[in-house]
Amino acid sequence: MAPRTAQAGDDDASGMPTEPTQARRFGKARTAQAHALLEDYAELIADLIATGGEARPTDIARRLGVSHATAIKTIARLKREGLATARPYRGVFLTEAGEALAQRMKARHRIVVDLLLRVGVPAEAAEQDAEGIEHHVSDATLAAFAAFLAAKP
Amino acid sequence: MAPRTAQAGDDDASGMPTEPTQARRFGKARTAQAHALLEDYAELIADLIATGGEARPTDIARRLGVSHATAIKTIARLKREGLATARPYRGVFLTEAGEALAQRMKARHRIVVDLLLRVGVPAEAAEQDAEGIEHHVSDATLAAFAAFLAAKP
DNA sequence: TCTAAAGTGTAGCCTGTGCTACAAATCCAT
DNA sequence: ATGGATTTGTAGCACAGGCTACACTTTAGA
Repeated sequence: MAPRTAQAGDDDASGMPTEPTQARRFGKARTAQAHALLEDYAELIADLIATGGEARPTDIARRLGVSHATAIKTIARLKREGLATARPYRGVFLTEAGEALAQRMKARHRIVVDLLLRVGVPAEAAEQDAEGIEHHVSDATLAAFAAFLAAKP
Repeated sequence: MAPRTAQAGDDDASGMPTEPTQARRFGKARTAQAHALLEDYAELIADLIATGGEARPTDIARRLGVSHATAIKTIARLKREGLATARPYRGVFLTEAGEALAQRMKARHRIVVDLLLRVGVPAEAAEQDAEGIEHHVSDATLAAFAAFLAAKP
């Protein structure tokens, strides 16, 4: 095994992460958070289209518990980011990128909920907490969750 | 002109939460997120004071990876919320409420990291993801995590 | 000591995400 | 077919949380 110098993830003797490491972690958490809302919208729009044939701003707003104005403003951001399209008064649609994001989030959500249930979290808390947790689960962590679930069925 | 198909609110049997339930979940996730930054600051300030005797805005900023101006602005918010006090050019201190919050977050962080490690998440990913996840772990979920860790040592 | 570097604080700007209020478009029932 | 209800869209506000730029205080070294 090659000797290793300090690198990402190293904590010092007191258990505290090194300064640049911690800064990077917080930065990534901020980035994850910045995308959380778009992920929620994409997933919800996909669900609405799948179950009802269309996704209307008012439906989206009701589901998310925000005003329709807020929903419309965020839909505009989805469009700017290339995740959705919308024709005035005719509903919202996902682009390929938006659809892919929605499917990723849907799978992620299910795995997170299943993992929480598996370790003994009550169902209601699992659903609630997964809503916030899923946006912070990296691919590595998701893979570990999936492996854990597969290993102990 | 597409005929109107299903109306809003027609939640089906396909496993989707009812509309008010989902709205409440999203709302709680938003609330949790709104407190996340204050929690991070409180925990970090407690760590800095514990290990270095004082918490300076510039140190806080470096640790979090933001500009010192941003840190100072957030410290002002901590003061408004009754979590911290500060004397100009003399560092930041936690109130009792702030100290209690910091200790809660510290314990929460450790349990989340341990849980992630226990289910097989790589150490680096566990530390990174815990930074975002910990703010969305409810008391019920935290208790379940602790029980899981205690049950299978 | 006294000046330069470092740290601290303030001001002003941007974006994101929420809101209410109002205007325009669409839908539906009479 | 048309008018009222609903939906959609727009405008404007607030606040959080980023930033840079600049001014002031403290600290430390020559």
